[in-house]
Amino acid sequence: MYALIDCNSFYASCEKAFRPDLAHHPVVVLSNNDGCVVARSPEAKALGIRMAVPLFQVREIIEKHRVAVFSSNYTLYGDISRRVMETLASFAPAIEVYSIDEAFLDFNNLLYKPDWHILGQQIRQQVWQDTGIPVSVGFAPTKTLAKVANQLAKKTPSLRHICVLEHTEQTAELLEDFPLQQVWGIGYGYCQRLEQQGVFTAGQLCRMPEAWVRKQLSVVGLRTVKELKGEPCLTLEEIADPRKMVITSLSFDKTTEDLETLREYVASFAVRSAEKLRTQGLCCTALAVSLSTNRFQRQKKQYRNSLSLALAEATSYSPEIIRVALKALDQLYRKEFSYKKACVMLYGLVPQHTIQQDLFKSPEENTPTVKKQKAMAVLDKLNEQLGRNKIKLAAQGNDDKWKSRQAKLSACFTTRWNELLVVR
DNA sequence: TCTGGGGTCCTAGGACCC
DNA sequence: TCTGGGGTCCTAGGACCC
Repeated sequence: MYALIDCNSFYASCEKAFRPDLAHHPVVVLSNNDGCVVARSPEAKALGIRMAVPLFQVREIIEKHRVAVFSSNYTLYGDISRRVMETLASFAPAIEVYSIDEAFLDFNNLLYKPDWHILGQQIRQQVWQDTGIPVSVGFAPTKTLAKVANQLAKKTPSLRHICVLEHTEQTAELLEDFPLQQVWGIGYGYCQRLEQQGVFTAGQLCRMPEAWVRKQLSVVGLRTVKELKGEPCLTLEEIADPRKMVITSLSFDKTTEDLETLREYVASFAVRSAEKLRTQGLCCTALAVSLSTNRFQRQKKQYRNSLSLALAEATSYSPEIIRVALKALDQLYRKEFSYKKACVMLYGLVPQHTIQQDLFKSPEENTPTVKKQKAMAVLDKLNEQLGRNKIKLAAQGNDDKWKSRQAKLSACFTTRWNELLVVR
């Protein structure tokens, strides 16, 4: 058996954990830049606030019902997540942390067979006691079915957040009514495609011939279907694969046609990506820059393009990454458009201690890599102590106009001494 | 007025190798 | 008339996830 444990309305629950006054109050959390709703407490869901809806579209509901609104506070959510995972790990021999608010537990090598319902209750209770976060638990013989069980646990009040799918016939029956789009691995695109061919539920999909499934949904989809039928195809991945890319992608406050302004944005995004790289001890060997207009202004001419460039030598040195990113930007730029968004992607990541040096440069031409790394270490340390972007590179420009909007940020209750919760 | 950000995997096609 | 067979690597695009 596998269990999938998923935190209920995770970001909203994190905010509530430190605001007892909001215990039964509707709460929503916004995306970066405060644009869309990305988490809703049960009370907010009940008001009809949909997932991913732009904030301005639900402004009326929010004001009428005095919904509490928060910017996303990833420092807080990351730390609470770590604590939840720590508690979960104590329940099983092996755990896969699947996302910030979800984990699979592997119960396949137990010497005894637990009562799954009781175990589920114990997990819920312990996480609640340790962190104040409510979770739902789904048990099943495959990971995909555990996901199904978890969904049922959340959506069926009588189950009280615990669902066990143990018996094949009972599972098959439940799948008959289970909507395709809620299946893990079947997204919007596949769903449309399958519906056109008369397949609407997970049960119907399971009855299609495997060759047909393979053709429609590729090998990944075939695996999903086999898992739905109870045949395990996915194993627990205890150790996360090394990261393959680092992205900084942000919309601007205002659209701009000005190349100089764009250069400051792109330089800033490059710096941010390089910082992420260094905190993970990595260097990149290639980067890509992309640029786009505002896709919501349909009446205006649209432009989207990206360009990738290889670096001569793996690096995490901000000035070098800026130099190449700006080179890409200059090639992408067309002066007749007004731009809303840019993205800097770093990829071809390698550990910083295995750098292959540039064959065509003499040692004197190159500032030794160690020196660059030391310079960046000093820069990072200063910014950590004094606040992000206190020390900048000139290419980033003078003001922080690129900084994401976070107007309603809560405190970092668990990671900063001066933001500890005060109890009177 | 306003509309998120950060990731992974698979496939097909082209270039190239022996 | 006839034109090999077996590979790898890279890229772009499309799907998915949270």
